[in-house]
Amino acid sequence: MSEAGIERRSGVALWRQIADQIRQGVGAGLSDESGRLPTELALAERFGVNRHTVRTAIQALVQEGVLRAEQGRGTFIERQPRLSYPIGPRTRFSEGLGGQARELRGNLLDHAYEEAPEAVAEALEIAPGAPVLRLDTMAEADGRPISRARSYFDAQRFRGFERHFARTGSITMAYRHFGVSDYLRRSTTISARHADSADLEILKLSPGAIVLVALGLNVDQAGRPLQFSETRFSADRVELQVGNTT
Amino acid sequence: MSEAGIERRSGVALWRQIADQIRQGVGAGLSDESGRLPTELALAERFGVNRHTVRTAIQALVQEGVLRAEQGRGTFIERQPRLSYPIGPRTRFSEGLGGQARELRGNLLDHAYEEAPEAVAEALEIAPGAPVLRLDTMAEADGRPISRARSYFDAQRFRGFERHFARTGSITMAYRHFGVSDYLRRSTTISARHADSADLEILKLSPGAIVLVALGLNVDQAGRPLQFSETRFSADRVELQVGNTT
DNA sequence: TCTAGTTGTCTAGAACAATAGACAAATCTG
DNA sequence: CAGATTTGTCTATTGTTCTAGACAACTAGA
Repeated sequence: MSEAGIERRSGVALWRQIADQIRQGVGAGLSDESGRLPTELALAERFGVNRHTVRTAIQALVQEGVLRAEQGRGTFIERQPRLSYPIGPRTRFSEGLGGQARELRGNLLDHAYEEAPEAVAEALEIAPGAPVLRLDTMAEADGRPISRARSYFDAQRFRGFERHFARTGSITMAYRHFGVSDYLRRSTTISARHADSADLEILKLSPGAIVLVALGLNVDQAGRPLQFSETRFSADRVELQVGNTT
Repeated sequence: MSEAGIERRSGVALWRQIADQIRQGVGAGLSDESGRLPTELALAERFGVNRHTVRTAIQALVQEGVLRAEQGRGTFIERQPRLSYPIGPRTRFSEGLGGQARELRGNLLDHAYEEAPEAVAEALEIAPGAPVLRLDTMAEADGRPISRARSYFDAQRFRGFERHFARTGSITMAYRHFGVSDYLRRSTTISARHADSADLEILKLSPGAIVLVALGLNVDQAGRPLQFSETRFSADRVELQVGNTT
């Protein structure tokens, strides 16, 4: 389904196009079993560019942690398969990735009490401008940044939520302190875009990287909105799974 | 959550980054009610670049049909909001976009009877190497390419499927000829990546564009696998909707 | 009609990307 | 060890992108 097509004068540097293709090819059969990439010269011929251009692409991928170059030996793939993140009525971060990573951690980056922007107020079914708690978080699996999120809560109902989250690192746990023993994911809207500069910094991505953007609304058992959030996943590290697996 | 962040020396030309941001901003509140973009000079200051760089970006978007520039008046948005594509147990292309576009069409690009690749065989629960029908299709809404898909069917059960699809332009209709009156989407796996050259050509995208990739498995009422497919959506034109809207 | 504000066009130079060639340094094989 | 293969570093040149400034062409409002 893919092809080694390189466009000149397209506004995207050749080395970046090649880097993107190699990054993709790492999943498919670009390398042999040993995880060894073709030589720089072979890649240069294949893409129809100079060896130095290929080198620039490889250096960028080494920087990203996708490849590892060894002088005299060759260039090798640093295997790190995508985590599969399930999305459904019972979407929960910590349980979702269970078993796929050894260490999962949610970190609180920032929080503030603010007036609800229009879209937030509508989703939470409160008045525009009503006070909301904004929570900026990020999550790591085995030390690799996986996602960052901005969540909004009704401030009247959840004042002090951030302290409970910071202590436990879990949204589910923090809810308990407010009498919410269970909740459901009512809807999720998924799109994708290029990472912005904050994404690059927080998720440790390189320019041009892609993020999956999931807008989600959680509701309590009575169907009342609890939390409206935008989560950004590094598209290189995560895929989203809708429905059961099998 | 987004920011006017422009990365220099990133391998992506400034004009292209700016074009991407403007294309995105067209959905959000980059323009006032009248659909008029800020002036070239204002945009140049906002992004911290020269006016000519902004002009290059705008020209690319005019070419794409996203903007329209009028000398002496300003630059205006050619409104085309993202289509929202619902994903759930009853995912069907034609119904999913109902109401959001006037004209929907599915086109058959190519088909062939082949031996099942490993991943396909596993998904369809048939023997590796067993004969399968591969169907390459693309879909347009109001003349704009929306998605392309590669689907696999068990050749023993669905021989001749491609003729019924080509005639009706509908998977659902084609199933009827094989006694399948209803089917369910068992699972969908969503990821995102840069468009490859075939994507660029078929979906009429510009280099560096993003595609949402959905791997889906349809099953019949008895739970037997019917169809395994990979669909690629232009991320600029489509978002995926999981769960109900309200 | 005049003026202010906007997009369109041109020229020239600076910064960056890509090519080309040569050779060093490390690794593996025989 | 000798030779072949591969990645690493350096220099020089060419082509593309970005900046800078000036002015033309068009529009809208006073």
